[in-house]
Amino acid sequence: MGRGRIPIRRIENNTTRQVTFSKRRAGLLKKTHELSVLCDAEIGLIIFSSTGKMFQYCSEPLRMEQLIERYQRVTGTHIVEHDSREHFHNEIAVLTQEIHHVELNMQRYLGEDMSSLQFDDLIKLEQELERSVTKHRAVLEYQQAAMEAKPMEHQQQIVMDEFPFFGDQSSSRMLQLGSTVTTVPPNFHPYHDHLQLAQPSLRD
Amino acid sequence: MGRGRIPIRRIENNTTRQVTFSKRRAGLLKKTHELSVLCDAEIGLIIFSSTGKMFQYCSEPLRMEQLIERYQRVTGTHIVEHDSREHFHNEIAVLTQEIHHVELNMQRYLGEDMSSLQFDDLIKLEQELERSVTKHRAVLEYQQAAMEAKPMEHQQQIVMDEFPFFGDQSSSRMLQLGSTVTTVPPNFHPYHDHLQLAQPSLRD
DNA sequence: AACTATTTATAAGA
DNA sequence: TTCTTATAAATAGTT
Repeated sequence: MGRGRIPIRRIENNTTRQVTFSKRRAGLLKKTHELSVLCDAEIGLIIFSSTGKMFQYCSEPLRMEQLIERYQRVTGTHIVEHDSREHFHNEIAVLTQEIHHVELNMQRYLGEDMSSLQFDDLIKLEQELERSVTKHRAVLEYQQAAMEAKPMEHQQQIVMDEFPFFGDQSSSRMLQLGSTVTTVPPNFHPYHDHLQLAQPSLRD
Repeated sequence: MGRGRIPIRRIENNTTRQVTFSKRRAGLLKKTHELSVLCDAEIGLIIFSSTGKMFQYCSEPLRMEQLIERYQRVTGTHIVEHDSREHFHNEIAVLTQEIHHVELNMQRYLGEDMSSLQFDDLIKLEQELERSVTKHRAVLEYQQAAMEAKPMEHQQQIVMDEFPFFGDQSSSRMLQLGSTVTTVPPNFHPYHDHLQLAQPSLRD
């Protein structure tokens, strides 16, 4: 969409990434609103930019908190207090396994047909592996921060440019988690991790 | 986008609405994923169709629960237990005021220049007013249900068609809230209600 | 912030 | 539902 397609991977150029973020964020919020209105759906959207700014949309008539409540009821999850030890330990277990998975893939990657790889490819591979590790470290740090943090102070600004439903809330003291996260090659990504498996159903 | 533009208001034809929902939902999920990857953003998206089906997307490396936690920390809100009396009473107050607002608008609507309205317009107006009331009643019922409900049983099905990140969770026993909700004329909508004002900041 | 050349998304129809 | 296609929108690269 635009003068030439771009691959769906992290935009490396900082300026370009920011500009794209602004444009696409606006587009996404608009489309979210349109879907909710056209099709009578309840939709909640939460966006954290890599700099920690937050944007959100929530369809009428519910408010975000209510939508989240509903989400929790459906999935059976409870967003427990920030300092839930159990949650934290669970996460460590999951991540440890993921890291192990990445390491296995790394070996496989490095082991087979190294001769056919160009030097540039090797550099890229190296960077990707590093990012993968950084990613997991980031999650752990995030978890830790979440455990320790008290609700942070945050500012608020209202942005009502093109579209009447845009809420913009920024927090200058957010963890800058996102900036260390990026994509890795397909075989490094355990895609199934994206499926948010629900808890076993409960009888009422 | 397509053969002719359509106004952004609830699609009345049931079949058309469903088809549009499927198509636009797919598009929205795709765009959400693209934004998160391209711009290194953390994004959570929760969709409830009017029939109660749930769809969600959450960007890596966090999971939806973590994103919600972060959201709560930034906004200072706590999604308290389902049975929070305080939350419930607050909501009633807000809604009571909204209903009052709607009634005022109704009077204004009916009072001015009735003669110029076509019969069809009157019918439509009537329906819109009815929906507005239904909407608010729905929220109250939803709140009440939320207070009383235990986590419901729910099924799960995995949908991985065009796009690898689609999670589809359905609950056949969801409240069918959405089907009673729809758009009302611009002057009936207190747009500012969409701005999710954050709590006053807390010092740490 | 604007401006377009292009790519995408999608409404309608099959 | 799925596919097709004419059109409307979104947006990447530029200014």
